[in-house]
Amino acid sequence: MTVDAHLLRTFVAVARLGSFSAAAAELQYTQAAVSQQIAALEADLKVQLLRRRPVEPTEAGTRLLEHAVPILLRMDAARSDVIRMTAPPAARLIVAMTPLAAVISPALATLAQLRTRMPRLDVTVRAVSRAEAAEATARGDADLGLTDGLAAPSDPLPALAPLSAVGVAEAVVAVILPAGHPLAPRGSAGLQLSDLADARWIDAPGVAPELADLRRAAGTEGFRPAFRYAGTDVLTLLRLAAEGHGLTVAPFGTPLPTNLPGIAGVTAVPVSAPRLVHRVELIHGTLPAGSPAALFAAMLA
Amino acid sequence: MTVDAHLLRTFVAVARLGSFSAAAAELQYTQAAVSQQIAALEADLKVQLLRRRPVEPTEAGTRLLEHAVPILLRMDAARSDVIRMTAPPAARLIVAMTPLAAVISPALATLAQLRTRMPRLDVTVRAVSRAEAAEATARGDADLGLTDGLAAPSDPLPALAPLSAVGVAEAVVAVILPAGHPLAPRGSAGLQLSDLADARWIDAPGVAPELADLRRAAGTEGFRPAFRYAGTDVLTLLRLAAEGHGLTVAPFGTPLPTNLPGIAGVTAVPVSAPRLVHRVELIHGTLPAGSPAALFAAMLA
DNA sequence: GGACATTACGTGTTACGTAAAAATG
DNA sequence: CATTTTTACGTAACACGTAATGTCC
Repeated sequence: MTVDAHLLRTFVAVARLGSFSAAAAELQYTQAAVSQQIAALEADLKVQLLRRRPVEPTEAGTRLLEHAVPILLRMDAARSDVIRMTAPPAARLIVAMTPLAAVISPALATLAQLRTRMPRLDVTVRAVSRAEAAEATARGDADLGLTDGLAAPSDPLPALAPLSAVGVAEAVVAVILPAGHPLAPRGSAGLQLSDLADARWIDAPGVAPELADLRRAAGTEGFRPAFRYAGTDVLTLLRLAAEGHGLTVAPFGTPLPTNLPGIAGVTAVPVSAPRLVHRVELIHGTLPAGSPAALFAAMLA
Repeated sequence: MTVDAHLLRTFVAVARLGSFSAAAAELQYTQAAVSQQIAALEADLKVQLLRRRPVEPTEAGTRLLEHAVPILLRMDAARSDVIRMTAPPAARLIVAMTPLAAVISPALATLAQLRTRMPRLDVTVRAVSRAEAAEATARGDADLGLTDGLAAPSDPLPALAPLSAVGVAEAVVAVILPAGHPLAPRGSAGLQLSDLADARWIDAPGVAPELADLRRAAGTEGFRPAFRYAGTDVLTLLRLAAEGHGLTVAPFGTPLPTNLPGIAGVTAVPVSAPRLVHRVELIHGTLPAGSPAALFAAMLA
């Protein structure tokens, strides 16, 4: 009655990478093995899960993905959770942070306070993409995750199944505009999010909020990417915006290093989007009482 | 990196049954196989999960159980969810109901309405224990589940990972007292839940709300079971209460068949327990639009 | 034709059952 | 001493790799 978790994992990899061979490389299998695994899964469920060439999930496959991802996340969480019980209490803290979360949340300042209270604590901050944060925390590669993203103000925090999420900061959404951009003058005059749907956007899943969230909030098909930045560097993203490659959003209040070459003149203009805020969330599994991670979480909340 | 779901399933069975051999019988394995599976799991996680003789989970095992149960539930849900996508739209409705939910919720009346609107619909109501309801719904053995239980009034509905839960009825908690019970006269005079902590209680996990919930709400160690009823029959439970075997709770408003022999004289006295209500919840997975299940859920909400 | 997925086939691992031993209450 | 779990061992299934075949841009 159980679906083999192993098969689920390769299915997720294939779906994510859009390729059997790429998934095989990532998972250290041969293509043939991956092909057989997918075939086995499809045979087990008696449904086609992937369309080939191009490789993309069918409707049933999409549905399965919605289950598989949280299941695998939770399996990782279960393992690290149980194993951690035997491990000696760590005098170590690893925080996985999304770049914007690091910039705009009080986390780094709080971390400094923590270090004065626990001077010998071994602290590591790992920069991760939004997608990696939950995974790293679930796997136990990080004790805590700190992510940023767009959400409806009234949205409950996302139920990351095994993980808890607590909001630590919220900000108005702002658009980053290059110097002299025609929209810049409207400034605080209440720029509407929907006005920007047809602009050229930068898709930067590693750093910026998801364009899909903008679409959802605006209820349009706009916000189409004209440029894709695959990195995780805030300065690079700002530079791209400054050079006019496209628009991007950031939490209003993000400090802009306008004294840097190529970034000068960039402005962040708050956007009127009643159904949208930028929120920073702290995610974590079970925090051993008295652990540095628990202390840090308490200080941040 | 994944723990074998197969091993998880037998681990859960062993923990639940408190026996390797019993689990083997249930899962159609030999004892030896179960022993090896548990050994494999413990070796994989490098932690002892079960103490033997008597067989009970260690601390790490308990932690693993907290993950394993939802994981397996979700795996079942994933399978039935995906498979259902290929199946033809069912002209069939299976509802898994907890006994008290059937008695006090408007569900059966609503079901009657539904049948007048869809006369040819094949309807089945399955009586289940509280524990079975979610499982049956997740597996797809039932289209909908209807459970009752105690909750804090402000409690969010429990996040059953893959399943949605929506409250359909709430009632004050009442104690069932036999005729002439000394507490009966206090009647509406505001009986306190905490007054009853030291009484003798009937533990009837198949029918009555969990005593553990009472303990949690009262913040005491009381509400200790003096009698255990393993069945799922409301009348039997009432009879036991009437005969003075112990106390039990029920939602205030539960119709009492006081004209039946052995039950006459029983009264339900509302209990003042500010942090506690009896709530009936409808649980379901993805409901295909237009399906009988979706229609029923809409009528009930 | 080239990149990519599928099928065929051989092999090593593993996961089970049978049976015997150990352990515990 | 009886019950229950563990260990030993043989076998059968299976999951993977290699290699050949098929298929789509």
